Amino acid sequence: MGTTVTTGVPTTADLMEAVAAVGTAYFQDFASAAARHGLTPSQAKALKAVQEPVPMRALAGRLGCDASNVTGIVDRLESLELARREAAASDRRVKIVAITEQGEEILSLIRADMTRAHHAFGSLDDEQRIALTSLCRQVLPLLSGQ
Amino acid sequence: MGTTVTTGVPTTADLMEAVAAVGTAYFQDFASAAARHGLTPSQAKALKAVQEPVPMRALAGRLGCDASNVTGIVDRLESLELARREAAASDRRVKIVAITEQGEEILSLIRADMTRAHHAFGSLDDEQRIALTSLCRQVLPLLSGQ
DNA sequence: TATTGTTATACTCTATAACTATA
DNA sequence: TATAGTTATAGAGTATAACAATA
Repeated sequence: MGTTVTTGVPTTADLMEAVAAVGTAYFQDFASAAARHGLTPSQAKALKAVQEPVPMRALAGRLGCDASNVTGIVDRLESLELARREAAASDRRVKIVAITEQGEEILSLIRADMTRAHHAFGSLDDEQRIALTSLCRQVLPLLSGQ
Repeated sequence: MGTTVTTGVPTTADLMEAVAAVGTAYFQDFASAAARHGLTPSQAKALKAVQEPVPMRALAGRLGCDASNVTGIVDRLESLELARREAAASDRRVKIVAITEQGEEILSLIRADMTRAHHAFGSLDDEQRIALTSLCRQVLPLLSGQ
């Protein structure tokens, strides 16, 4: 236990462990890149989620957190001038969050700064890229609930 | 943008997006399962990390956070009787964190409760399992810094 | 002197509940 | 009455800096 040789076909538990390890390393790289640009992981994640304008409520859904949290996160992004709230035409209750040009720039820089991820995924050849994408496509709908 | 058809070979950016989506969905399933058993994601992650006894300092390394945070996290696990601090024989400064039997039980329940992950990864056939494991093995060392 | 774990502090994230302004 | 966003509150995670005990 802990030092599994895994000679045969991996069990479901083995796969979960492997994916968890890759996911953890990926998000640490993401968090580091975001921090280098003065953002917390949640702020960077929110910025990524408002590349297309999104109502506050829908943003909460995308971030998988309560709507009350989004107020503070967007407040901080707005004070950094990385996003802004706009009025919705159809319903005066809703506010739509949109990324600013500065926000798009920071987002590009963060993505470019994920050097480990670039190194890791850049190492895959065409066949491996196709295989990985196909596996993700099969697994994702089941993992995220259809 | 956003609705990419991806007919050809996926770019590195495509791969990063796919892996991020799978990682996010996986950790949401993990967080839900942990919450059903009264644990925060950090507490569950820490519990997973102390299956073999680990000094406080090393635990901080495994969790990727500052050593000062670990005090509080282990305090809470200890108050729930899921982990305990033990004295180290060699160095009287260090405290070693070990999981309790109750902790191991909760950990098993959490793993079993990750129903979406079981469903998703359980759907893969032998060939796909081997391919996914191999891709993770290639990518992980580059992603986590050798 | 250097290291281990802790404490103090400040900020962020998070959920719950209650509020307001619309619908 | 129902919904969108906010506020108030409380608990938890996080980093920084300073500290006691030990090496």
